[in-house]
Parts: sequence; structure tokens; C-alpha cells
Amino acid sequence: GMWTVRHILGKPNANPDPSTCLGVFGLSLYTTERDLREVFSRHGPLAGVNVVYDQRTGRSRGFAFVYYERIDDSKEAMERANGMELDGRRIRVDYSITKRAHTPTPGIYMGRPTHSGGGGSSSGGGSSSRRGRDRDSHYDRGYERYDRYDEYDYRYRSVIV
DNA sequence: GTTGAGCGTT
Repeated sequence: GMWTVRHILGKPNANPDPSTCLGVFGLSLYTTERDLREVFSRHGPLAGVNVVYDQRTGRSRGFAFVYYERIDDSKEAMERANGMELDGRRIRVDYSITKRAHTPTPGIYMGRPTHSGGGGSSSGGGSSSRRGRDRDSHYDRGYERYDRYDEYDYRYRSVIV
């Protein structure tokens, strides 16, 4: 069917650098972190395993992240587990592009503030009663947190189960 | 228990 075409055309992201974090794709919806731990720990001690779930349905989104302690183990696992069959699926394994889970999106307005400083000509004609000053400070604080958060090493938060 | 090429929530 059409999917063969997509299989040919669809191109994964270009060669990520070797990393202790592996992305595992094409998983069965029924593959659990436990299953992955079982398979991937064969190549070395793991620092963590993370299946990505859909928040609404609670179901797996079909991919996961596996963290190794050592990059040599990660390399070996990448080569050997890529293409293996797991729970009826050919899984694909590669070094992860991202390092860690996204920081949860703040529940506040993320749009660019409409020029609260100078001119005085409001461009968009948005809600006029809003005080840009307060909103801006919240906005900035949020961003600061976001940046600091991003620098945490995964192991700081990971709990070996 | 779907379906099929890809990067993250607590």
C-alpha cells in the first residue's frame, strides 16, 4: 500500500551525534518500559528508560528513550538493537536528538508581548485593559526557569527503579 | 488490542 512509499521517502533526522541517550521508534503500543529495560540492559547498565505516553489516552505513542550510563554501551546497543523485532515490531534505534523531556508548558500567555515599552501605538488592537508590565515579568521569569531546567542532567531527576 | 518513518509528561 501507500505506506511502502512513505517508507522509502520518509527520511529520519540526519545522523545525530553519539550519545548515552537512545531514541527507540516504531514500538508496539504494548511494549512497556519494563520490556525495554529487559532488552536494552543486555548491553550495559541503564540510567533510565522512558516510554512516551499520550497524556490524554494514556497510551504509548510508540517511541521511547533509553539512557545508558556509558556511551560505549549505548553505541553497541544502537547497532545491535536497531532493526530487531520487539513485540511484533521492527524497532528503530538511534541516538536521541533531544536530551530530556520537555519542560511542561507554562499555563500562561506565551505570545510575544506587544511592545509595552516605547511608542504607544498598539499594533494588534488586542485587549486594551491588560497591563503589559505584570504580564511581562511573569513571562520573563518563566523563561529563566525554562533555561535553567534545560541544563539539568537527566540523572539529577532520574530514579533507578 | 490497527496501520505501520522519528524526538519527550507526570
